[in-house]
Amino acid sequence: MEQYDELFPSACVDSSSPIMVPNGGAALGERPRARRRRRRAARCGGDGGELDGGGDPKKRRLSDEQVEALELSFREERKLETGRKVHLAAELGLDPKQVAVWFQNRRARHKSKLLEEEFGKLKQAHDAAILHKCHLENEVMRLKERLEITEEELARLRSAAGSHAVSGDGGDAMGRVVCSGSPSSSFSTGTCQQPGVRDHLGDDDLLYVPDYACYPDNSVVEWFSLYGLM
DNA sequence: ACTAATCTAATCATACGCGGTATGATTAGCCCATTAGT
Repeated sequence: MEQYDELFPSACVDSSSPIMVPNGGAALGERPRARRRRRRAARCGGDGGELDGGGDPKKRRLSDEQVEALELSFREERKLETGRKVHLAAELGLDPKQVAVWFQNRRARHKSKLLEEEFGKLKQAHDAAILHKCHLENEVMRLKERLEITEEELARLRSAAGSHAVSGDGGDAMGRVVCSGSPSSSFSTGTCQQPGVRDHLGDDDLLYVPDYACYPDNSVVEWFSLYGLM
C-alpha cells in the first residue's frame, strides 16, 4: 500500500493502521464502506479535519482554464504517462496526483457515457424490431385470411368444374396448371383471387400469379426484401 | 520474481444550487488488479 501513500501523499492515510494493511490483511471481511465511515468519523472527531499533508480539507474545484487544458490533453491521449502528467501538473499549477485523479475520473465517466449511448442505440433498435415484428404478425394474419378466401374459391371452382369436365394431374379441363403451391403454405404461389380482379375474369380465366403480387401496396414485397427473402 | 506505478470500479464527499447532479478524492484489488522496469 506504500505506493498509494506516494501516489496520494496528501491523503489522510496512516499506513501503520490495520485498516490499510496491504492485500486485505487484518481488514479482510470488513465492509469497505463501514471502514471508511469509521475512519472518517475518527478523523472528524480528531484534530478538526485537517489533512496530514497540510492541504485544504475542502475540495477545490479546478478552474475553467485548468479543465480546458486537461480536456484537451485527454482528447489527445486517454492514458497519462508520467512525463506528461508532471508536465501538465507544472503547467497548470496542480499536484501531479490531482492530474492523475482527474484522468482516472475522466476515463471512468467517459466510459459510462459511452455505455449509456450504446444502451440508447440498442434500445432504439430493440423498439424498432418489436414494431417490425408487430407489422409482420399483422401481415401474416392478413395473408392467412386471404388464403382462406382463396381456398374457398378454389373449392367452389373445382366443384363447378367437376360437373362438366374431367381433370387430372393438377390440370384443368383446358390442360392449364392451376396452382403449384401447397394450400397450407402461407406464402405459396397460387391463384390470385383478389376481389375485383376476379370479377373481371371468367370462370375459366385462371391466372398464375404469386400471392404477394396481388397486394397493390407491395407491402409484402417490402418486408420480404428486408429479410433478403426476395 | 520483485516492486513501484498505474489502472479500473466503486464509493465517498463536497460544491453548487435547493434535491439532485457534477466532480474531485479515496479505496480495494481475494483463484490476491495490471503493467513495466530491474
